[in-house]
Parts: sequence; C-alpha cells; structure tokens
Amino acid sequence: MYRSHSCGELRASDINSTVTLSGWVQKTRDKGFMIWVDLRDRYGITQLIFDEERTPSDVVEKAKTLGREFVIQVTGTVIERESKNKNIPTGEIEILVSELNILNEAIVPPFTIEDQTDGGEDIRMKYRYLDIRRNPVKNNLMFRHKVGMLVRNYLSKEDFIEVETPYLIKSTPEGARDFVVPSRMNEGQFYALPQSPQTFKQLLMVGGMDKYFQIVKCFRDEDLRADRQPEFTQIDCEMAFVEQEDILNIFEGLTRHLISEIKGISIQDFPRMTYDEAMRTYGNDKPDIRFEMKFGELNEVTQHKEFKVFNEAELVVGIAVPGGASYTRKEIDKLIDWVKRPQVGALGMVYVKCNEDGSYKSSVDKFYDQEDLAKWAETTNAKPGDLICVLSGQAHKVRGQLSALRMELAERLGLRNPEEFAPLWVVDFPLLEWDEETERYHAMHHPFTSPKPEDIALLDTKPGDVRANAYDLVLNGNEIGGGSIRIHDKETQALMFDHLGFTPDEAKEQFGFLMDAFQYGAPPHGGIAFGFDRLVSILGGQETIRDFIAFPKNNSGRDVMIDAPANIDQEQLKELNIQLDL
RNA sequence: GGUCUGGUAGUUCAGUUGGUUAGAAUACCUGCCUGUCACGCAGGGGGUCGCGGGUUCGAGUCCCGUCCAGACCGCCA
Repeated sequence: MYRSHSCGELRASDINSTVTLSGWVQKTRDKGFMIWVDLRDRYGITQLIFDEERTPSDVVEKAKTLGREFVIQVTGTVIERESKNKNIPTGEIEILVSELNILNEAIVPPFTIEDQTDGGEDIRMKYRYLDIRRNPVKNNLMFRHKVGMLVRNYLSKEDFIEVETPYLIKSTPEGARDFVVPSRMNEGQFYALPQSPQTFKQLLMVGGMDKYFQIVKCFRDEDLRADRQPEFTQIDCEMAFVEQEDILNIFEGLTRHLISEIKGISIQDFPRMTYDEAMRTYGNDKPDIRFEMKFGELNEVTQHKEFKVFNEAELVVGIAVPGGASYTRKEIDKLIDWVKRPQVGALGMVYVKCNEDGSYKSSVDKFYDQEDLAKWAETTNAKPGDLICVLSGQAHKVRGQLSALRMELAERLGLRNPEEFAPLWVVDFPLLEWDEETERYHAMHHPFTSPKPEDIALLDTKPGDVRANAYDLVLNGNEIGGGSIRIHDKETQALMFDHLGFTPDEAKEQFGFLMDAFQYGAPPHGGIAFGFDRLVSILGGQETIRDFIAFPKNNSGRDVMIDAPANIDQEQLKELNIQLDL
C-alpha cells in the first residue's frame, strides 16, 4: 500500500493515528536538529517532521539527502504542531516520520514548482508535466473537468445522448484549411480531420437520434491566437423537430446553469440582439455588454459644415469614454497613435472633451460650435467629464476600428471585470458574405444553414441581404457558441450550393451523401456548437485557453514538449507513396 | 503573409553615450542554526549575452540578416 491518506486530508482529529503518505518533496527545511519536509500530491501539502530525538537516526540521515521533487513514501504518526500554520488546511498537524522510502529521485527541475513560479511560458511548456504539478495549472484542469461534467449531466438530463463521430473524414474546400492524413491502403488519397462533426450530426438527425451532443476534438489548420488552438474541443449539439426558439431556450438554460453552478451568479438579463443592431451599436458581432460605451452615429449632426473628412465619410461614429475629459493632450495623442496603428488602421481620430461645466472642447472647434458638439454628446450619450472619440470612413471598417478602441479603453478603465458575466444571443446573421479574394459569396456560418423563409426571394436579387436562421452565443465579448437551423430538404440545399458557386457535380461529389440522406425523410433540425476551451477559460476568468489545456500547442502550432510536428522517415513516406518537394 | 515586443547565469530580469574582470534576485552546492512553513545566517560554483555577418581601437549595447517565443492584423464556412 503506497498511501493510507492523501496529502490534503489529515486534520487535528487524526492526531495519534498512524498513516502512510506518498507524494513529491515540495521543499525541505533543514534546521539541523530538525528537518521539515513539505510533501505534496494532487490534494494538498502535509508537513513531515524528522527530529534528532524522536526519529531513528538512519531515517534522519536519509531525509538529509532529499531534494526537490523526489518521490517518497513515509509512514509515521500524526501529531499536533507546536506552531500551527493557518494558511493551509493541514496546518494544525504534521507527521512524525518513522519510515522513509525514496520511491524515485529527481534531478533539479528547471523552474520552481510553486504557485508563483520563476519559470516563463516557454520553459513551462517544454516541461509541461512539471507545470501541471503547480496549483494554477492543476486547478485549471480540475476546473475544466468540473465544467465538462456539468455540461454532460445537464444535457443527459435533457435527454441528449453522446455519440462519437469519426475523426478520419473527407476534406472539403469550404471554410478553414483541413489537416489531412494520407491513407496507406488507398494510395494517393487522403482523409481530413474534422473542422467540426457538422455533417455527421445532421446525419444522426436523419438517423432519428433526436437530441445529440458530443464533447469532441475539432481541427483547423489556421494561424493561432491566445484563444485559438489547431486542435480544440467543442460541445457539439444537434436537435430534431425544433425551431430556433427551442434551441435558444435549451442552451440559454445550459449557460445559466453553468454560471450559477460555477460562479454562484444568477443571470438576470439574457438579451437577444440582431446582428444588425450589434454591428450598429457595438461595431462587432460579439459585443461585450458588461459596459455601455455604445456607438452614436453622427452623420446627421456633422454634415453641412466645412469639415470635409466627415462630409465625405460613409459613416461618422463616436463613443463616450467615461471620465476621459481629464486626459491630457499627450494621453489623447497616444490614443490617436493607438488607433492609427496598422492593426487598427484608423486614419485619425476626432475628440471632444465634455467639460464638467457643460462646455465642450474639441479638436475640430474650427468647424463645429458648442451647439453642434452638444448634439454629438447627446447622440453618444456623453456626460460631463467624458471624452467623445469619433472615427469616420467606410462603414464596415470604421465599425471595426471603433470597436477595437472601445474594447481597449474598457480594458484600460477596468470595465472588463472577469467576475461579471453578461451573456446574450446575437441572431439573424446574414446568410452570405462577399469574399473579395475569390469574388463570390461564402456561407457566413456554413453551407447547411437555412435562410429565413421570408428572405429567400432576395437570394437572386440581393444575396448579401438574406438573413439566416443563425445565432451566436456571446459571453463577455467572446463568441462561445454558434449554430443554426439547418436545411433539411434536398431542393433548398441544392439552391444553396448553387448560390455558393458549386456546380451540381461538385455539390454531389462533396456532399452527395448528405443530399442523398435528405431524400429519406430528414426531420427539421438545428443545433449549436460551443467552444469548450473558450467557455472554460472565460468561466475561469481568463482569456488564454492554453492555460486550460493539458498539453497545448504554441503560437506556431508546435508542441514544444514532444517537438511536433516532425519529419517522418523515408520508409513511411515510401509506404504512403508520398514524395516531398522541398 | 504582415505589424509590434522580447531573447543576457538553471530560472526571472537589470545592464547608462559603445569603454575595467557582465550584475541582482531566486534556484543549486557546502557549513551553521532547538519549531520551520517565502525559515534565517555564512560561504561557494554557475555566462557561446539566441545564431551569423558588419561598423569600430573597442559591441551585451549600433547596423544588416536569420532563428526562436509572445501579442495582434490577415486567416479562422
């Protein structure tokens, strides 16, 4: 028996019992006459004591050889500490060791295994198994498990069943780049790893599986971000015989349940906002509504003056920054530089200081009088003491730029409180999106998304105006879920493929199996998929999903621990009949 | 593909206008220490300043290239 107890459970009530513990040496404190060892496992830390008078001398000698991260097993008596430590749960007791067994020695770790480690990101990723011994990472993994269990239990209770779908599937040109896997038995052919189990879950609906979910790995070969990994986990769901409203209600329920179980917060408002409104008032299809700073469109109140920049702009739009009137000229100049960075891309910024005495001071006083500026303040909902920041230009671009500014300022002003949760649905997404590069329309969500029936007529005349039965779940400015009511008949699906520029042959080759299935009685259906890593990290109060993944990839898609991807040997290539042209 | 930031001891970092033998903290090693728990005290070892080239009497410092890491833009149906 390696242990009778964990290192986190012994208390004063256990005093005098004989116990056996196993774990890692966190730290030794050798006072000469006495040695203390902090013994750590997943459950906590228990202090061991070796003492000249009470411990056999050979055991004391052995204890002197212990180094950090040695794996040891000890047997001893639980005793009351002479000086207690209120900071840890086991702080009232210690183990007077009578037997010490060194199970495995350890070389000195490259960084300290402590909550506040001295190791940087890079080295911790390389030795991730050591990083996982640290509380912050360990707790994140346990937190992820907890969220996963809550999701599974909630959905099971709602009659969903978890079905696994294949990882070796077929590449499709739509959407993200696929990771491909060569097939040895089918020479010259490739599988692709799924970007999502989309078509399979729809086929499960045709198969009568009614309510499906899966916590499942998905793969996308695109560049990474703090919240994006090449392999990531989705909570993938699909339901038959439902309308959009049914789906929103079920998953609004799940979201409320998670936030309440994990954070103890009961969500009051769970608004629904159209895509159009989100873009107009927040410049963004995933608005962070924990704070205001709503967009005020200023075209009407800025026209008919001599300021050409605004007169010629498609959109003039501003936000009120709380307390911003006190910014110095230097600070505002830095802000202007910030919006002019290539990442944001604004050409300039006009500002108005709303003074406490009700007067206004702007960078365009030459063109606009106090009465004009009062209208700006009214439109942007600016109060005395605020700073109005105004950008102008092409509507689509300006919204993105002002949205970036809004988020940046909110961050600086501490308005993005990670302990506050503001979920909402964004609905009525456009069905199609014009792609400049390929000069054709793309499905904004995916090609199986159904158009709003009342908009179908617009498909031929104004394809960009057709709205879809598509929705996103947004939490604190992050898209954590997205879904749609799907097309469930062959004709509509063929119509969609046609508008996406597929020839009937191409559609048949790539998605013929789905069109075929639709002929055999496909029920109306729809679903949603949540980014599990993202959901977990936001609930955990962080925006870096890497911290919640046991073995994540780095910025360039590499696993620095196992050093993947890597070359494969000639034999393997030959077997696959693949030649590299490097 | 692009923009920005960084790379100096095991680790995290400092290093002035280009100028002596490149420092600090921590980790590590040795010794001391009668209740430690971020223990304390004394001592010690530890450096290809990412790599390559250039400017210079002299480069950690300046220039060019390159590699690596991180954040962002493009991309992510």
